[in-house]
Amino acid sequence: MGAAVEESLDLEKALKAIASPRRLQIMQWLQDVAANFPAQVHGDPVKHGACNLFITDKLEVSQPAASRHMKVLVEAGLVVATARSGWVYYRRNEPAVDALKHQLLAL
Amino acid sequence: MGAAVEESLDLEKALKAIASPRRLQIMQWLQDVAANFPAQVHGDPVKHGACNLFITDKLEVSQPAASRHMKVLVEAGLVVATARSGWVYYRRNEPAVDALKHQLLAL
DNA sequence: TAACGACATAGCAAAGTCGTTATGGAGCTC
DNA sequence: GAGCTCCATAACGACTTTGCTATGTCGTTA
Repeated sequence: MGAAVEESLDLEKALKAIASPRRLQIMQWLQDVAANFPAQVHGDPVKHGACNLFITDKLEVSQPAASRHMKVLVEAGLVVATARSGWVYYRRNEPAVDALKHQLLAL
Repeated sequence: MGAAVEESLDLEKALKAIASPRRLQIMQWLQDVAANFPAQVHGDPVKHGACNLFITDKLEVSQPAASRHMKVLVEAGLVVATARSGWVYYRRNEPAVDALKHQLLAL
C-alpha cells in the first residue's frame, strides 16, 4: 500500500470494525491512554499508544483474540500500530476517525 | 431545544444494522424516496416511505432477503414501518438517525 | 368464494465472526 | 547460547449472517 490517505476511508470496513462491542470499547479506551492503561516503561502513552498486553488484560480475552481485534481496527485505518523493541503500541488514527464521522453525518 | 429526543438507541444494534452494504444503501435511498423509487399509488413517499417491493427490486435480491434487511433496520430503530392496505412502507426514523450520529461524534 | 398480489416466516446451506489453544518469530537479559 | 516475554498466525469449533426456495397470512378484486 502507499502513503496513508485518510480520504480513501473504506466506510463499510470502518463501520464493521466499530460495530463490535469489544472494538468500540478499545476505541474509547484509546481516547485517553494515560487514564485507561497502566504506566508504560518503553512507550509514550500519547505518542505511541497502548501495548497489546494492556489491551488484552482490559478486554479480558485471550492475547490472540485481542491481537486480531487490533488487526481489524488497523486494517480499517482507525488505529495505527507502532512496533518498538518487542512491544507493539496502538493509537487512534484521529484523521481517519474524523473522516468516518464526517461520512456518517451524511448518512 | 429542538426535537433532540434522547431515545433508547442501542448503539451496537444500530451500528451492526448499518455495517452492511445493502442496509447502508437502503438508508441512503430512503433519504429521498421520491427521487430513488418509482411513483407509488397507495402511499405518500414522504409521509410513509417506500414499499418493500421497490426496495427488493433496487437491491436485486429476493423478496424475503429484502424483507429481513428491513426488519433489521426496524429493530435497530433506524426505520419505521407503516402497514397500509396490504403494503408495508418504510421510512427513515430521523430522530434515531440523529441520535446515532450524536453518539458517534463522541467516539 | 376463488384468485391474486404483497409481505413475513420457516428451513436450509455457504460464508463470515469470534472465542479458544498451540505454535513460532523477534528482541531482551543473563 | 539459553531462557524469557511480547506479539502474530494457524487451526479448530460454536455461533451468526445472508443468500436462496417454499409456504403461509392478509387484504383486495373479480
